[in-house]
Amino acid sequence: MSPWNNIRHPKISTSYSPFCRRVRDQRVLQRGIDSQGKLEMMRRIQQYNSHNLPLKRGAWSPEEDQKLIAYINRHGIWNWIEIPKAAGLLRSGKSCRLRWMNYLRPDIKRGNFSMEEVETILMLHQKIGNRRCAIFKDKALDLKRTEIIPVDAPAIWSAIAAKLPGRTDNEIKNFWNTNLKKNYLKNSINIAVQAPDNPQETQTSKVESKKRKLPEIDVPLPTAPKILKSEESDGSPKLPTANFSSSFNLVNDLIINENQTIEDKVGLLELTGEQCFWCQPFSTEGQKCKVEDYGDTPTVEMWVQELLHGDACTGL
DNA sequence: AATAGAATCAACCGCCAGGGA
DNA sequence: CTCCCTGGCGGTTGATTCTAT
Repeated sequence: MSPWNNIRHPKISTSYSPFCRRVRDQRVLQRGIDSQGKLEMMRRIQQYNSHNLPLKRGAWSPEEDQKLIAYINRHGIWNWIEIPKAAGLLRSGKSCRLRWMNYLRPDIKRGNFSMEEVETILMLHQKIGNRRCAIFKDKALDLKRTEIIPVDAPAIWSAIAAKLPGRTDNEIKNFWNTNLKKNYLKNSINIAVQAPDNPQETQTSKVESKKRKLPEIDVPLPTAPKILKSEESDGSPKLPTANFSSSFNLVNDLIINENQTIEDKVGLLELTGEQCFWCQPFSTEGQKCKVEDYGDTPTVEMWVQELLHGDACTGL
C-alpha cells in the first residue's frame, strides 16, 4: 500500500483549554446548534469537499503535485478553497496551500543550512523567543489571549523565514526543534547546574551529545522530500557539508558560553571577515538580550512588564 | 540479519486576525 | 456592528528512515 493511500481519520479533539471552550460554546450558542452538531460540522468540513466527496489526506503523490503546480502556473493563486476543486484535487484548500507554500513553490531553497542561516535563526529566536507560545503553555492562566498578546507580536517562524529567503517557516521550525533546540536546552541546563568557565563542560556536552545521538558535527540535515528526490537530486547521496559542520560547531559555541551574548559571539566572527547576519540592516541598538534575561520560559510578569514599559528586545 | 529505539519532517490540527458582506 | 470565510500561524503527530545493538 503506497503511503498516499494511507488515509488517516481526523481526530475530533474534545480537550479544549478553558478559553477555547468559552469561545466555542459562545459561538455554538450564537449559531443555535449544540456542541455535537458543531463537532459534526467541523468533521464534515475536514473530511468532505463541497460535492460531499471524501477529502484525501496524508502524503501527496507526484500526480497530485503535478496537478497543483500546473494549475497554479496557469491560473495563479486566487482562492485556496476553490483551487483544489478547479485543479481536480480531492484535497482541502488548507492542504493545498501548505503543500505549495512549504514544498512546491519554485523559490524554495533545499539543502543544508549555512552558517549565516544558523546565526540568523539563533539570533532571531533569542530576540523573539517563544514568548508568544510560552504564555499559552501556562496552564495556570485562564486569560483571554487577545488581552495579553499584542497585535504586532511577531510571528516567530515566519519572521525568521522572512530573513532567510527560500526557507519556509515549517522547515526552520523543524530544524530548530530537531537540531538546535536540544542543544539550546541542554546547554541551558548545563549553565544552570555547572559553574561557569568549567573547562570540562564543553567536553562533557560533546560526549553526551554522542551518547544521546545528538547532532554534534555530522548532523543529519533536512533533505529533499522523498517524493521529489528522484526527480530533483542528482542521485548522489547528500552528506553533511564541511560548511555546515563548522556551522554546527558555531551553534554549540554560541550557546555554550553563558558569559557572552550571541551578539558578542557573532561580533567575534565578524573579525574573521565572514559575511554575517549583523552586516545586514537590522537594528540591534540596545538589544543586548541574554538568555538569562528571560530564562528558558519567560514568565507572564516579564511579558506584561515588557508590554507596559517597553523592552529593547522587542524591536523587529 | 533482525530488532528496537531515536531522529526526521511532511502534514495535520486548532486557533486567531482581518476583510468583506 | 455582527457574522462568516479565508489565510496564516505555532504546536503536534505519526509514518518513514536511520542507527545502534
